[in-house]
Amino acid sequence: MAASTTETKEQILTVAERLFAEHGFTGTTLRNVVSEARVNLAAVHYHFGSKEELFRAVVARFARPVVERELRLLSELKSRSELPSVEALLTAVVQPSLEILSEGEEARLVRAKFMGRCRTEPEPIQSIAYVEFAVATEAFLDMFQRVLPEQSRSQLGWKFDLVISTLVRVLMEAGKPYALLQTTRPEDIEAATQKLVAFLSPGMRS
Amino acid sequence: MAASTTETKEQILTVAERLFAEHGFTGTTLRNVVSEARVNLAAVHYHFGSKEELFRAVVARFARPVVERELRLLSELKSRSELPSVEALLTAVVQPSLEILSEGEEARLVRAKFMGRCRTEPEPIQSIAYVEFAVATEAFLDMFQRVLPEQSRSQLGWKFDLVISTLVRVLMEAGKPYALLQTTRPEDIEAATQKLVAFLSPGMRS
DNA sequence: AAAAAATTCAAACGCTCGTTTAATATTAAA
DNA sequence: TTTAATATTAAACGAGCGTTTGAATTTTTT
Repeated sequence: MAASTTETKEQILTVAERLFAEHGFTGTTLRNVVSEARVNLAAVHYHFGSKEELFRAVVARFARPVVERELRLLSELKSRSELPSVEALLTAVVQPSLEILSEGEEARLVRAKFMGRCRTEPEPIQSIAYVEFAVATEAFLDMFQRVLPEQSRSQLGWKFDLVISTLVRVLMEAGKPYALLQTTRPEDIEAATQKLVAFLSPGMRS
Repeated sequence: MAASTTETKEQILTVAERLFAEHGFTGTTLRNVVSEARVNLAAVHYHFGSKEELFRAVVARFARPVVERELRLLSELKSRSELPSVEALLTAVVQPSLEILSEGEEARLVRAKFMGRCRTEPEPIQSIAYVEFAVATEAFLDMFQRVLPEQSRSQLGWKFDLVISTLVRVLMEAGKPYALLQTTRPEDIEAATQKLVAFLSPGMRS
């Protein structure tokens, strides 16, 4: 192979993640991507096949570790003898996404924004990310049903959807003035997680 | 004039509102708009000047009545002797937006979705709607500061931002299965308003 | 009814898009 | 070291984009 194929692919993925996050799917052009990534235009189709497949690859790269961590936290809660509190369950929902802000070195805010952007893209792009998170979403909803058995499934459905939408908003606004999350320091992320859980918990119970 | 200029302009605005709502700004083409509106391509530039100005016009048409109603409800609350409850204040925030779903005849869900889409567009498009709502946003924040004086301005800032993001999500999901708002019947809108306020109120106080 | 203004229209402009091609260069296997 | 597989490259493809033009048409004013 020429010049470690991984390098070119990762370069494209990283630049694409940033541009998709800032300008959305239709607002991002492959020529912008390859220009900033310093690779040839045809490299995108060689490595990924199409613009949409590139988007899929970006989603998969960041979503899988998050979903994995979500499911791990959830199974920890399940393994205990007593049912978790609403607070503990909500923490398992929001913590993995917020903690990606403390990983890696530079593209942390960009990654958060991309995750938020996925949820606000017009169809059929939005579905690409939805599918990646679907398993975790269902698992969390099942657990909420057990923790709050007096509420109907449809009620928990829209409430959980609103929880995710606030999480997404926090991710998209991260770093801006007046945002809940100002820096990517671990202690600030921990504090923001607690504040967000405190903001949402009574609503889930209501 | 030929064929009542108002008719052509309104036709363009209505179709553009739907396509912008469904496909976003960059995902909507003027050729799609004029094709569905059954008007000539050049009519858009004759009446509006550019694609971005068309978007501005769509925003202005739906936002102004909403902002007007928001400010009216707010000044009603101000005119009373005692300070309003968090619930009353939140109702003034969400009710005007939700009630546009009961006006007009057909494009109600579309209008709700467009309002949601405005908030999720990449810059610089998002700012267009932000500016329209800025006055109301500031006025509400000032009132929250009076109602909840023990909370800092920055705290109220991100909380109010999350309130709006849930409202926007409710609008975008309206009509879908499991959504908070299933129909556009006035009694359902009233019920959804109360549920949303109940969901958000304790979080605002927390 | 004539003149002026406002609106519609078909056609084209220059440009950028995602994608494809086929030749070239690099690396790995034999 | 030859052969085969992998990767990069420059160039082009057709299609679609927002925008502009100038003539034709309709409406309003005189």
